[in-house]
Amino acid sequence: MTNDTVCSVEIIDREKVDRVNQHLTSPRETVDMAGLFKALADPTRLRIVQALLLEELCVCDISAVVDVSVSAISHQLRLLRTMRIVKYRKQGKQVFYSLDDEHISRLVKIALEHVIE
Amino acid sequence: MTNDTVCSVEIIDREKVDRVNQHLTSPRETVDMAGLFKALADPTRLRIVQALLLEELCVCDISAVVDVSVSAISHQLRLLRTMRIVKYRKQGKQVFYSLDDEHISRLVKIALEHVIE
DNA sequence: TTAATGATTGAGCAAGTATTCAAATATAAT
DNA sequence: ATTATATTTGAATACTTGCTCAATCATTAA
Repeated sequence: MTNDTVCSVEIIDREKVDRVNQHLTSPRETVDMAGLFKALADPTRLRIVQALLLEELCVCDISAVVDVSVSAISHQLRLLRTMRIVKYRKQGKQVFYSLDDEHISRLVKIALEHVIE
Repeated sequence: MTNDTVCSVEIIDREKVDRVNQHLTSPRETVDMAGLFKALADPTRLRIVQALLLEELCVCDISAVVDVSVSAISHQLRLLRTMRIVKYRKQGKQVFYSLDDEHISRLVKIALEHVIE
C-alpha cells in the first residue's frame, strides 16, 4: 500500500520527508535493531539477562532465579543464543550461560534509568 | 510452577542463586523495562522513532516515511504515546509528533552499534 | 550396560499483536 | 451549513509468541 493512496494530500511536507528518509538507517538495519530490542522485550528473557549480568549461571539455576520452568528457560536461551546475546560452555552435565555482548549491559542500564524516573 | 519440582536437584548452587536474586531489580521494574524494549521491538515503531529522532513530523508524513498506512501509524503512535515515548502538538488539522524521552536516542544509538558490527 | 540427571527440542495451545477496513472526530475551507 | 481533510478509533483477522508437556539427547554414576 503506497502513501499516495493513503493520504489525500499524499505528503504534507515533501522536503521534510525526503530529508528524513535520507538520514534513516537501511530497512535491514532497522529490522535487526528491532530484533535486538525484541530479545529484551520479554520479562523472562530480560530477567535472564539481568541475572547473567551478575554471574555465569547454569540452566537449572537460571530457572531458579527467574522462577520459570527449565524447559521454558531453555527455549528462551536458544533465542538469546541465536541473537548472539548469550554464550555458553559445557561442564559435565551442566551448561553455563553468560553474556556475549557488551552493548547489552548498557541497554539494560539505560532502560532501568528510564523506568526508575 | 516452582523450581522445586522442575529441577530434580532443585538448585545447583544455592548460594549463587541467592546472591543473584538479591541484586536483581524488582519484578515490577523488570516488567516496565521489558515494556520499554517492547515499544522499540517492532520495525514500524522503531522506524517512527528513528524518524522523530531527526525531526518533528505530522502523522501523514510519518506514514510516508515509514511507508505504512496512516491508520496503522496512528495505532502505533497511540502505543508510543501511552509509553510516554512520543508527545504531540496539534496545529490545525494536523498533529505533529516528536520524541518525549532522552533515553530513547541513546537506546537506538547503542542498538545500531550492535547491529553494525 | 543401565540408570539418573541436566538440558534441549517439537508439537500444541492460549494469549498477544500488527495490520486492514469502515466508521467516527475534529478542524479548516467553501 | 456543507464539504474536505487529517487523524483517531473499534472490530475483525492473520500472525506471532511464550508456555507446557512429553519425548529425546548428552553426560555422568553405579
